[in-house]
Amino acid sequence: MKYDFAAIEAKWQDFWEEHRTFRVTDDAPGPKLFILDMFPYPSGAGLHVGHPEGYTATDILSRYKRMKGLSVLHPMGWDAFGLPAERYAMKTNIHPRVTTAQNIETFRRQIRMLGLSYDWDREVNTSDPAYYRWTQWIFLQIYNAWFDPRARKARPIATLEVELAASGTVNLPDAPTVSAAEWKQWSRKQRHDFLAQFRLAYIADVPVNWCEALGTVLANEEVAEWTEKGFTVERRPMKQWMMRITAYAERLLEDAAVLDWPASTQEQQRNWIGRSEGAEVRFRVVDREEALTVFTTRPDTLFGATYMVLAPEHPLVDAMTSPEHTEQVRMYRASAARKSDVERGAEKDKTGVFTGGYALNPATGGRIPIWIADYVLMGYGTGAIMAVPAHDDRDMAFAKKFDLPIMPVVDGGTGAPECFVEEGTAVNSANAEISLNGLPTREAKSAMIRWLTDKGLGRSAVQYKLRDWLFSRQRYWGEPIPIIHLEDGTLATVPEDQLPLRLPDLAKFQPSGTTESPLALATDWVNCVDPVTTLKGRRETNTMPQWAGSCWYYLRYIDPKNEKAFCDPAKERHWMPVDQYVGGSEHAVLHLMYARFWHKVLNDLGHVSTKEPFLRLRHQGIILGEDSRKMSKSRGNVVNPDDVVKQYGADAMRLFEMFMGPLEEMKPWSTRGVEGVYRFLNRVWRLYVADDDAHGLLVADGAPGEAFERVYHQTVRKVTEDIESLRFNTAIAQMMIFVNEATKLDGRPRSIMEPFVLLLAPFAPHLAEELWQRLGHAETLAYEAWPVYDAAKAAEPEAEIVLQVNGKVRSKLAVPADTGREELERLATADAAVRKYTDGRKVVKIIVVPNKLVNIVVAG
RNA sequence: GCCGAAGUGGCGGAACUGGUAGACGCGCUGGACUCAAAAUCCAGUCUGGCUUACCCCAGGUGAGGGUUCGAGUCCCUCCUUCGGCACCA
Repeated sequence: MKYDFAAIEAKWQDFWEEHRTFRVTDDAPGPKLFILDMFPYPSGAGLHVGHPEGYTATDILSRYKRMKGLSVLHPMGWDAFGLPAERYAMKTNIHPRVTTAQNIETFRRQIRMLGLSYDWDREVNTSDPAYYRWTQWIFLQIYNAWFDPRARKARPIATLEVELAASGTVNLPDAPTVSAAEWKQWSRKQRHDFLAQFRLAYIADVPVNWCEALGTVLANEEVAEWTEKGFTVERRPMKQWMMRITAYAERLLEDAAVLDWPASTQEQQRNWIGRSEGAEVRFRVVDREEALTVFTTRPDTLFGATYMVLAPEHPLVDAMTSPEHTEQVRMYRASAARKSDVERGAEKDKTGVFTGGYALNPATGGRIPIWIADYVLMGYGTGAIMAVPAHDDRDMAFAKKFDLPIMPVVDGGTGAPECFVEEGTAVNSANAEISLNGLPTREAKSAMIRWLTDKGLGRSAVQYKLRDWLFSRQRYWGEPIPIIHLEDGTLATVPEDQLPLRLPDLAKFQPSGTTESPLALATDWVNCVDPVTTLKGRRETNTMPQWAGSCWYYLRYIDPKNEKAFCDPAKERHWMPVDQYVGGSEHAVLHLMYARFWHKVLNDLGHVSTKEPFLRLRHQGIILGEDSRKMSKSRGNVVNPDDVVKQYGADAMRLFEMFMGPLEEMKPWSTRGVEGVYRFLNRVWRLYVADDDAHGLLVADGAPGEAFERVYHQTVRKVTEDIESLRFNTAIAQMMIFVNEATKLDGRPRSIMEPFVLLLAPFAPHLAEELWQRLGHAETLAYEAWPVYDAAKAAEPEAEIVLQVNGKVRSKLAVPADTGREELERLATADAAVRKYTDGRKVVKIIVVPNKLVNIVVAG
């Protein structure tokens, strides 16, 4: 009988579904293991060949671990809110819910077709009201929390209210001053407004990246993606929901260190957070009360600060500007405001104007001019810098263009490069009170910070590049933000027992025409009354970004049907953290950063038990087209999984994707390669099943030969070790070696051929189940014990010893394994081929590596 | 420009803590089976040389140095590719 993959695969997919083979209960025996895939956005295009790569990897691991006796949580779901469905709805007026449901149907069918062992009882869908109810609930937890800098963690906002009533802001660092007495006298609105500045979710009037064509704002992180696609993004100030992720900068950085994540991903997260140490320095301004505070990483160069620059948006620009410069400052600010951050960054040529104001360099006492320029960004540090042109490239470029003074204060010891930005020795840096001269940069920094601190002119400081997360989107197809804007200007939350706040149905999905989302057009939905205050109000019309649903989906898998909580605490403690997470490296920053942030807030508030959600992370590499270029419709090199499965079967598809090369590497598709593994599966089939039905099974009872037994034990060892370290390509190579050996044999002993099926099962589960059944087993092999190897039987009895003379191979020798050093040396020196090179020469040294080689070093 | 990862046959890729470079697969060549083809099976396949005894010799893991008895593996310099960041003071 021939290998009929189509019939076999359909049969076992039905079997697994019918028997719910891969369902895992919370009290399942064995240690828990949580193996997670990044869930897909169900696009209209269906699954592409990149998806099965990661999914097969986790599937192999899951199947293997089940056979090792672990209880494996391995779920799948849908990241189902998103812009493509909404854009499609704009064109067709078909509700995104409808297209999303269809797309999910396709994805589910395709994933099922690959024989992936998910527990479908745990499927989640982020656009399902029963799911987004809890996304909204988590939003409210975040909204109703503040970051207590003393505890370095989030606490309920109520704790802040208690503290304010008791002691005002006396004990709160960096907070506007309010006494307990004042607080108690304040109105509801005053208290509301004051608390708003502490909440982890807050509304701010910020310059956003507005995309007219999409009718929405984009997060800074998303701008590049859309501009690459040809959309234009402009800056405009808008009221937006923000999340205070910056409060977690330090913890996101610290806690990452213990994670087993790819180095490049760790690095990207570190860069994104962008921590830098330095100092804040206050500069007095000539003839004015206000002072300017700057952040610098090089306080040691303060003596070299010859001018200052403010960001055009800096609030003190007007105060610094003298009457005769007002017009040029106004014009410069106007032109800067029109430019997007991207445009600003693209222009390398420095622009700026003088304000007419002067500050005093606190170290030299000298008058230095104050400029504004858009190379200084309002969003970083204090939005103002001290410019040290001698030791900063940007300041140097600016100083040269506008003919500003340059004062070297660091000696690099290597002549006099135009602009020396590295560390060196301080020079020209002394006043009546302090001298840095002669100090290396590191010491000069701390000496300067000490002096500034003593004089009350500055302090050491840490800055982060990380910005707060722009959370709202002007879209329909996302989670409604459960907030009501009341007529008195305060915000109310939708009560928890009224969640989910459902999306209203709309007839059309076009942008509202204003900067509001299409939800603004649903007037019945928008206008409401707050049940608590009975004030009239308008619902928030912005929705959440697509990241929201994926920030916590792993938690919902643990308890997907719970209507009382987002996840039962006991179940959470049992299953968390995720032991292995696999997904694309395109999520190295955004998804993984946002999810970690939410997780930490939930952890602080006592809702989850671990500091970090994902312990071990791997990325699957991108699969290129057969021409080694990125797959794209326009190049016509896209491979459709449906076609591959139809022609070669799911097992061949899975096996090929794993055999192509290391999981994390980028690699090209190869139809020939698929045929290769397909041939391998046929060879496996024919090892067990005769072409002609009359002969039945080809396995026989009886003891295996020693050599075959050895290959088998070596195969068990290699496959086991390779699965553990996710090196599937070499595991498959070893199984091919085994099959090549088995093919040569006349009689194939059942005692070996049977457990080999189990080794193959994680990789080619349909074929393995079929063979297992034909071998006489009534049950699925999914929970059969994983084969163990015998190290003694796997060991080679003979070792081939390489005989070298001066490092060159001159002969080889077969000896019993573990032959002693003396014996090896004796055999080597006596070897005829070796003696051709050693006779008549002086032996300097003999290196013996047991079971490996003997190297004879001769003089001359 | 800065940071990170990586460069191995005609191709995808193996090679544990420094110890026979090229496992396994693809492709190719030859053979068996067949009227023939497909499928399958067997053998060969880094390059050059010499013999034609697949015996031996020389070279070979992006380039050039170095450490070592011995380097794909460790160190230095450079080149290339991919990924990320890009006026972050």
